[in-house]
Amino acid sequence: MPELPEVENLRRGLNSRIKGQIVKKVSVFAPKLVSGKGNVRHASGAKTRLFIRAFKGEKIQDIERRAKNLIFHFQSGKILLVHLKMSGQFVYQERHKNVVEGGHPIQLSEIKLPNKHTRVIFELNKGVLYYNDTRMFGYLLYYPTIGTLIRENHFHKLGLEPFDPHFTLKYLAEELKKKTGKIKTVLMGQGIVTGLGNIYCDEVCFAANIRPTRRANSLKPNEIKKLHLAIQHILKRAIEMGGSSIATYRLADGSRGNYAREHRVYGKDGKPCVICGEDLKKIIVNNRSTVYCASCQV
DNA sequence: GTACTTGTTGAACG
DNA sequence: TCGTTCAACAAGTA
Repeated sequence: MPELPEVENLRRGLNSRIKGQIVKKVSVFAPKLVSGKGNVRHASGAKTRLFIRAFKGEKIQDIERRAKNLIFHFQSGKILLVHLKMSGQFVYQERHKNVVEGGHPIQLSEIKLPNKHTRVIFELNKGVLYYNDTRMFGYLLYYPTIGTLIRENHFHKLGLEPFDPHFTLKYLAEELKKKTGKIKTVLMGQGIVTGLGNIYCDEVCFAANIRPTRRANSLKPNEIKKLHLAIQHILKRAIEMGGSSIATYRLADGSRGNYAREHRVYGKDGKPCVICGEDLKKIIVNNRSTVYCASCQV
């Protein structure tokens, strides 16, 4: 699953390879992905045709990231907004050269392009950019201007980026005070700080010795301090690991992400806690599997 | 075949 | 009106 670090590294990889290129042709094989966001989307022929037409001949100026969204800026001011959700993936192939991929990991044997999960193809002047998505939860949306995107999307509901200077201990404490929901649910909501998915929520709660079921407004000052530190430390570390796995990904070596090795609770239910040795417990919070140590996390 | 997994969000709920 | 809870989306894996 693409986590924030993977999206960030994908952004860097794409910027270094496709910035400045011209879109020659767009092909859409899954119309619903370009027809709107949300869980009730219907394929629209008109929207698909508009999407295909919109980017033809456009020059890619820059690719930006906001939370886990990728924002492609074109020289004309047009915008392509992409969210990979759970299984989205970009693979860029330059003729006779390496392949750069990011998002959902792929096996070496799967590098046949296009393949059955290829949903959108952008033919550029130097190579081809494939958007693959097995589960088709992701989306690619066209906006005529950045202003349209900001008005029509819910970016205003997103919290701060974890490394934004405004994401301070004071800010976190004040925001958590307003929330009565479980701390894991609140962190996953993206409304206070972005980038924490199911995996990192568990890891962050473990690092801060806070049980994921604790009510957000019940956290004590020293717990919030540990939480704030854990969020920045763990995401920073994950970005470094993502940087070491995805940005350097080559067809020849096939190296995979390394950050999974550092998981201390996620996916380890029943195994001994690395701190106290007690068996980790698994529960459901926010409709998501949640692993924690009943001894270390209070 | 069945259960489970994922990020986000619209709908339901209180 | 608003905050919180919850199911839906798709398809692969165990």
